[in-house]
Amino acid sequence: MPYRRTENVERRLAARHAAIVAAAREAASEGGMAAVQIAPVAQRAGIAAGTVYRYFPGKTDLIAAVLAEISEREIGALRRAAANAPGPLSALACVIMSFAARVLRHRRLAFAAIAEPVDAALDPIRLKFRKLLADEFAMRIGAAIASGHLPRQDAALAAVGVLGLLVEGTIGPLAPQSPGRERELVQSLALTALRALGLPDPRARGLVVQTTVTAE
Amino acid sequence: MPYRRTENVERRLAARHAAIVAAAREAASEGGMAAVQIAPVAQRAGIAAGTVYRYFPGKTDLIAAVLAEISEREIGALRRAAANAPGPLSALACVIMSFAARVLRHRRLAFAAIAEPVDAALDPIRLKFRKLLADEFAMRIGAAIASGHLPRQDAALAAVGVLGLLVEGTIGPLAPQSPGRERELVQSLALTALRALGLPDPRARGLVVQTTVTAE
DNA sequence: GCCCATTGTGAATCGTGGTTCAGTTGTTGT
DNA sequence: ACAACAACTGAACCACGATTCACAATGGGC
Repeated sequence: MPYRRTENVERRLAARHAAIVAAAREAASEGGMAAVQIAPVAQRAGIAAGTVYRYFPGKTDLIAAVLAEISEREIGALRRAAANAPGPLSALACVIMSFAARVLRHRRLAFAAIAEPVDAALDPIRLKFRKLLADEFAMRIGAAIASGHLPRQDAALAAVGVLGLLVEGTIGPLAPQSPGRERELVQSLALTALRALGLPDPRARGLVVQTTVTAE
Repeated sequence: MPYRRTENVERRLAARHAAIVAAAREAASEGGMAAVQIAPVAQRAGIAAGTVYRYFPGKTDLIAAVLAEISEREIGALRRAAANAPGPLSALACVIMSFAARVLRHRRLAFAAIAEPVDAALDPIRLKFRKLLADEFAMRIGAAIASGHLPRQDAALAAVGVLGLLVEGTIGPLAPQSPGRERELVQSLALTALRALGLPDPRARGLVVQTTVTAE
């Protein structure tokens, strides 16, 4: 029995795995999904190109790992943001505003993860991420409807629409590029999103102002 | 002077040019932008691959031509839809609803033209199209604000958000796929969009119902 | 130190699809 | 009919980037 995976080796392997994923994520943050190429990622991770294939069957799986990581972190963040809200409507506002704020803080990466075009083989993976996000929104919207804070409507469809509104308004190609004005942008978009869900203008405005601090 | 471009030739050249663009558009309608490849497009147009380059310097220019054609047709349709509306708010509703309805009628092509990932070289071209659409929305929103039908707000940003809402709700990956339910979907999305702009729920509902026929 | 399984290497391979170009075909004017 | 030129052809070329693989290096057990 001349070889055994020592704990030491195990650790090194895990570290490399993580390093590769991190390198890929960084590449995506800097140059979008198109910049996630095997050779550059490998170099950034300090290994040879071939080595990547010791850790991932193919590029698709690598990107899937990156998306899974992002997905977990972001969904978690949204849940935590909603957790300390006093009620369903407030929780919804928190989710909307922290989503917008977080996307704005990592524009390129968010664009890569959510919207940027990729190989068709990756569509199912990205779909999963989008679905998780939409479901999170839909759940909060459903709760607000159930508690009578919003008019009856198809929560799933509304969630998809709000997602589109926020994404387009933050990282879409026509989104305003105004460094320093992020807070206003988030407030504007949140106001619009809440109104879209049927909240009357004055109530929505109040909720946005009141939520601003919590969501940051 | 042994050769001159006869009217006959001129016509044939123009016809071929159009045939190539049409072939490219059809390819996009069927298989998305990825299906717009020189060889297949040429075959569909009944010519050799090399001939395409007698008409377009490169693939980018071909796609630009396709987008320009779509752009002109769609913007024109939106303007006509708004033209016979009785007032600014009604015109806005018309634009919103016919945009949604038209996108739904040509999902794949619309997706290819608006949202599908493409080579970075095409980004400016697509951006132009999106900007035209957003400007059309922004103009109508601005008019409705000016006439006091909508609360004061950044019309350009609102337009971008509404565009995102409608696109995501119609051809986004999570959009409901329900053949035969298009009318309900358009109404739902229009209601949501109008509310997003600050129109109170009851008024928005009335406007949507009243606009449904006009927009079709 | 020595053997062996595992891991790492990176140049070569492969597939894809846009682009080129030498040769062929078609059209015009005399 | 023929010269002169434009348009068409499609096989060959090329760039790009993922993937492979024969070989080298490393770590573990004895």
